[in-house]
Amino acid sequence: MTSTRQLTAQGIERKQQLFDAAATLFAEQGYASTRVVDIVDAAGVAKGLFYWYFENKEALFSELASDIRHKLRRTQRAAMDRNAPALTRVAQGTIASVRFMAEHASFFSLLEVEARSVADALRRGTEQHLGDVRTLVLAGQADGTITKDDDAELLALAVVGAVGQFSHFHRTGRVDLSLDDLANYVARLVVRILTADERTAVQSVKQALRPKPR
Amino acid sequence: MTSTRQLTAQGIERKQQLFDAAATLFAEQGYASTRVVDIVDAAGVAKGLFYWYFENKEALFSELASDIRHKLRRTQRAAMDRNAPALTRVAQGTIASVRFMAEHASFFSLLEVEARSVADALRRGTEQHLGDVRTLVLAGQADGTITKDDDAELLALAVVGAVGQFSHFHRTGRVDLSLDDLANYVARLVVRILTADERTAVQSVKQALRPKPR
DNA sequence: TGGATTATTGACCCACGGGTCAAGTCGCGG
DNA sequence: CCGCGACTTGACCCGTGGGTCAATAATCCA
Repeated sequence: MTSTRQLTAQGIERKQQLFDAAATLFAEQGYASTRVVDIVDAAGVAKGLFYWYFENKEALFSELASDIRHKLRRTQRAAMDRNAPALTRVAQGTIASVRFMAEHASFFSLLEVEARSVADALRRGTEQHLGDVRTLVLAGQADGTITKDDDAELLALAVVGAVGQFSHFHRTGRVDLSLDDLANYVARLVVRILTADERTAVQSVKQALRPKPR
Repeated sequence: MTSTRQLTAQGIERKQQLFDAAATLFAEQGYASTRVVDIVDAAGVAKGLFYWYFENKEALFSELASDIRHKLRRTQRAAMDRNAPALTRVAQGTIASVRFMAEHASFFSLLEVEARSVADALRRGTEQHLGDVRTLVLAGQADGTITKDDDAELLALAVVGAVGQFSHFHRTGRVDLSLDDLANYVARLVVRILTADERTAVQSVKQALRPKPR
């Protein structure tokens, strides 16, 4: 598929069908074990058509990954209230991330199972998340709510790592908390890691759980 | 290879050669992209011989994985001093794990890149680690050094997760601390997560870094 | 020393799955 | 109603790589 290709309304719809079919199949059986034939079969079209709409299997996956990435990012932003202190915002972002990953569990499971090039595509997501959190940590360190004992970079890694790990544990059934409990626990954990003193910690979690002011 | 096969001294040596060659190649280029031909070439023997010593490619990998798993376990045990309080022992185990994973980085990178069945083999390692830590956490909660605010299971997950994540970050170059600094940071992080109060925390890390009494 | 067992070889087999392509069909603007 | 570009088909191609096998060599041991 060349970048200059002009899609009609029908074309756009067909492409979306393939996209959706692929998403479902990848989620169900992983990237590697989903064959292009499976995708086109699911969409009820011939194999050749796949290559009309997508460069190849991997390109389709890339699109899928960046799609999810953007959705996650949007969710995170929406969850944070602009005026809250940094520590609270980290907690809010954490909760939103855990929820999102749990809701899209089937997608994120791919990440544990796939080939280098695919894994790379997914890694980019973490990179962005990491950047966001680092910024917040720096802000928190500036206003005194986050400990200055550790490097902001390391703290940010700890936060992103905690979110990732617990989402992973949840997916793989190693923790069977309700989604709410899971999200709250991780938020508390994160706050405990970041916190400068006990009082702000407790307060941040409470605040993150309150509906945000409009 | 049947389980009843009788190996001579020569056979044992040859098998080890293949084993070592495979370990190196897997580490260098990953499991999937290492072909059986590559392994036998590296060992300087014919392809058919591989199947004299191993059931198949995956069986070889299983052996490799369980080998490393046992080494890690031994290292962890050796690092913990039997008489120290639980919190200290967790810290000691953590430091040992981070070091071990960093030293065997090439092996542990496989884990990010591989197929389901392979990933499963690796997962078993975590499972064991998790059990060990859980036991320690329970002990710590009993003697008051570890917080009772959270479930032991969850705390154990957090510890194992932290070790795993930071080893991962280190491997992928997202954190460029020296091995010592990395291990210490993770130990501190873990203690901060587990700790019941500030005083014991500081003390535990200090103690974990002291050479252990014989 | 000879028969049994282990060790070794490399050509061969074949399933698998991604990607190609020549030959259409469809629908719309002129 | 013509023609062009978007759309669709499915048979075919082919590299890849795991696994087999029959033949041969090397060792062991009685």
